[in-house]
Amino acid sequence: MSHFVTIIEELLLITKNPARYSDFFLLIAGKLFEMKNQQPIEVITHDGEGLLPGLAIDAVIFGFQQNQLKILLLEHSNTGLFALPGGFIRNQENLNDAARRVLAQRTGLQNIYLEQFYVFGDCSRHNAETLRKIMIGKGNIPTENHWLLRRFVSVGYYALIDFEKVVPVSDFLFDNCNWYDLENLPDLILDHRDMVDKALETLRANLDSKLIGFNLLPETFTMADLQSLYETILGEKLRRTSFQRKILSLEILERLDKKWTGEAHKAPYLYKFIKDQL
Amino acid sequence: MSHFVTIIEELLLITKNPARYSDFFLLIAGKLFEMKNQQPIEVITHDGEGLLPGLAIDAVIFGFQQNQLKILLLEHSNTGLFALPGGFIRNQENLNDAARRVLAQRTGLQNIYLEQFYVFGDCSRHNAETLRKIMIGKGNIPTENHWLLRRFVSVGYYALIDFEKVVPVSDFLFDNCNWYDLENLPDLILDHRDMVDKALETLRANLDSKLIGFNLLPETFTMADLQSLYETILGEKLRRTSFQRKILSLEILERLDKKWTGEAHKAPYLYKFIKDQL
DNA sequence: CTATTATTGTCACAAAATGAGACAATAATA
DNA sequence: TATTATTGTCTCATTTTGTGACAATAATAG
Repeated sequence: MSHFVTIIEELLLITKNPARYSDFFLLIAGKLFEMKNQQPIEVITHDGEGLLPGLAIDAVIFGFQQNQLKILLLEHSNTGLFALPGGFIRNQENLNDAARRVLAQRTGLQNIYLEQFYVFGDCSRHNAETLRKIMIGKGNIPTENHWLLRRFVSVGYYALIDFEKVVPVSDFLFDNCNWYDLENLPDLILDHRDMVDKALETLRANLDSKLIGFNLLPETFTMADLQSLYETILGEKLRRTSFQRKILSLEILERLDKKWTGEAHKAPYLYKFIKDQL
Repeated sequence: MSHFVTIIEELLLITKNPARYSDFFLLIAGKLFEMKNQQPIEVITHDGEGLLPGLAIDAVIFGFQQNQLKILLLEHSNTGLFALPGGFIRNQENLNDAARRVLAQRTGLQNIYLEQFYVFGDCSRHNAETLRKIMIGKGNIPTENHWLLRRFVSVGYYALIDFEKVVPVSDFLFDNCNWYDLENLPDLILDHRDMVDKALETLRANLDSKLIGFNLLPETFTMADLQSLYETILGEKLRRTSFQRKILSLEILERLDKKWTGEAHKAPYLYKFIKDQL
């Protein structure tokens, strides 16, 4: 029901302001998409109304599969341009909540490990032409002075996610959202490549002190899985026995049953992260 | 000369817009203050023109003296309200440059260790009443919808400074800028106390990994000075011999002549930080 | 059923880092 | 010259980490 109430409210507004016709169209399409997918989406209106001006959020969302770090990228429709998933902050919304909302929109997940890592605020990151291409790709011809073409300061967040649980959510304007190998990323718009690099740097620096690696693994995992994850993030080989001894000495893992893989060797124990111990 | 050019430009603008009379007065007063103190100051005009909207910078500026950490606080005139020194970002200015500018305005120093530590973006930090008091204290009666009374997201920076070199700069509206013991801070406005706590937490976490402590000491210092600094920041006693061995093994200090204090004991060596080694 | 293969859990010892104290070497003062 | 406080360095014990060895599997091949 609430969908229709919003639409009717919007309709009343539009009768007073013909410039918002295209917004209305987007709104209808978006609501239909929501109803079909039971997934809230965000419609960006032509004037940025209801959002904090000049401030954005970009998220580096890490996943781990087959000994490779991956991140979620958005391919903007009809442009071939790749970008980090991002969004804007609502007038009455906490900054960190906005980041969680963006994350939930793309991954469908909540209660995810998410942290600020840097604010990107150089003038040089401003590039109206790129934004114009993206908007045109979605069927909008932006006005000369459109709010999306102006300078933005962007707060960078990184998230750590269990790859298995995520089905990347593409949105109703047919932007594609998918995993890409960190080692083999396409060119990214603006300064998004710097964002990825800085996020990885922060992840590395925090890996030991904050014990956050577990967020990238499934509920249960073997010691070899965990070591492989650490090696991939840190970019160096670790010694098996030292690693095992160090991790176990932290007393943050609960040992479960053995894992029977069917392979021709001793079966490893499965472990589970004990959150209470933090 | 350029002062007068700016004033004349301003005068021309004002003839078209009487609402800016008070700005003009501020501008004149500010320019006179600048000429007297040879210190650039920032005049905040009534409409926030030329600044990024909704975004601010706040700086936790650390100093160290007599085995105490101190920070610079601003006492807003005629209010008794204490706040972190802060400022806004100009339309054509990099975020980090704006932070350096704020720092230079308060300390007169450049090339200072300065780093982002967190973005404060909760709605709850918005408190129009506090800002109104501050503005009234400066002789401005803000309009209901004044830009300074709206919600701000603030980027927190912390700076490490050689206490000896700083003469805090109070500004021409008679805000007082002074050092305060971290252990004995007055109540701060908004969420500025959270900012201080988070800055200290970040400083502690980065102390060993980034070797930044030296920025709080004079050019030359004894090993006891350095140990005392570390103990104060970390809030715990360290062992003299272990500390000395650890620091020297980093090979980032150059040993100079001894320091003759006139006290009745062996004179300690002076050391100097070798920046190249980083 | 036994030998083989790959991997795991654990132990043992070496090497390095750190904790803790001892002690001689000052630089003033009494 | 003896005394006092502090410093630079050394030694030894303790803890942590590096390194390899080895028995214990869990399949597979014969």
